[in-house]
Amino acid sequence: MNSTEIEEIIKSRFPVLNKDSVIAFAKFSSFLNFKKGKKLIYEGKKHHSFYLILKGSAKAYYTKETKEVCSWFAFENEVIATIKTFNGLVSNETIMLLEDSKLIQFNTKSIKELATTNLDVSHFLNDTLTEHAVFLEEKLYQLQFMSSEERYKGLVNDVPGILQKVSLTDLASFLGVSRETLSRIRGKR
Amino acid sequence: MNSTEIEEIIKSRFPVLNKDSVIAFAKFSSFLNFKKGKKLIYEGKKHHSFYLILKGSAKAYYTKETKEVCSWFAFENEVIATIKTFNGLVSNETIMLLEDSKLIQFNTKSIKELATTNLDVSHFLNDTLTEHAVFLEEKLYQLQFMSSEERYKGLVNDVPGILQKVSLTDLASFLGVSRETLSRIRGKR
DNA sequence: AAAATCATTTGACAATTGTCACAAAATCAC
DNA sequence: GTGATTTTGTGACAATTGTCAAATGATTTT
Repeated sequence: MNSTEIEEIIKSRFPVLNKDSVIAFAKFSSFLNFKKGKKLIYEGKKHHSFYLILKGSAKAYYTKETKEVCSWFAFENEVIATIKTFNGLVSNETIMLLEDSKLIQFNTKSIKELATTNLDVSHFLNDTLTEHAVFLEEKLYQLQFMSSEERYKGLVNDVPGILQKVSLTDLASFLGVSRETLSRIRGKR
Repeated sequence: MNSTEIEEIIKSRFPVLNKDSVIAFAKFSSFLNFKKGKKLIYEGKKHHSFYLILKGSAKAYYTKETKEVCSWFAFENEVIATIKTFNGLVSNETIMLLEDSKLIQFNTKSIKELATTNLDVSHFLNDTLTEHAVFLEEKLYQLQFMSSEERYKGLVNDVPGILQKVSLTDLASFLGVSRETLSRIRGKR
């Protein structure tokens, strides 16, 4: 994939960026092809990249002792990043590909530097952060007000195909219930 | 309070803003004094302001049927806003003052317009959004990994004085447990 | 294809928490 | 201060969910 193609993708996915910003953005980007199971970000480490999924999917999870809890999933056309690593801090989650995937990798530091002088890029960060905050608020709302059964049904409805890509174990932890409880929710119909 | 004083407060609270931005910012700001119980933002309505608390405190809550769940509390020197109203949408939470408070009110639309041309202001929004996202992620993490007792103790430790300002009913819903369960957690010592 | 590994389901039981009803304590209004 | 209202605490019980163990089903490896 050459840099013109990357520019095209950036342009269509991030319409807030104007022509010059797209070109600047693309300078710090590269195309990557990874196998299922590849970890893009490790809990406990600092990282200098974020990603856009062109094809494939990923999960983010926290661990505590032996317990593993998924915090989100990402699919085609979605941005993969963590707030912590984006701000130069140690990540508290791991990000792993759920299948062989094609990605565009961006250099965090360079894009952030770009944002200090480039309004478009700063607006891009704003939009992305807003999206993320809305996602988190919605998730909290659902945890407070919806039963685990409603959350399950809502998710399957909102993200068609999720059952094909994500294991029920991961799905259960994402929904905030044990594997067994999810199994029982699915059982009654 | 005159506009120079407001400028001083904005300058010290939002160091990311340079001198000119502070002055521009202050143009869309005003000082307010409200009584306890005043609602700054109503669930189901659009609003055109966000606030900085100079003195006092506030809570944000969702309602569903008769159930009321606090999503956050804000104290001195903190910003009060909701993502939804900030983006011109109907709010899904209500914000109410917990005591007589002194606030600075900002006009959302004007500040957003300022951000389209002013890099500093755009960075200010970035910082504020990042802070908010970190807060939400931390809250989700605690809900997944910590017992309600640990969450209670952690909160009391992190926010000294919260027990004096917030009712136990609100605190319980914020922690994600029933009033009675919180009462029992507090009981055992 | 058999063996091995991994994911999911199911059962039995325990632990946690919610709900309802009411009592006690604190706060507010007059 | 007194009564009324609101907030908090407690008990009894039910409902939900987690945990552990084992069985079944699916997938991968050899």
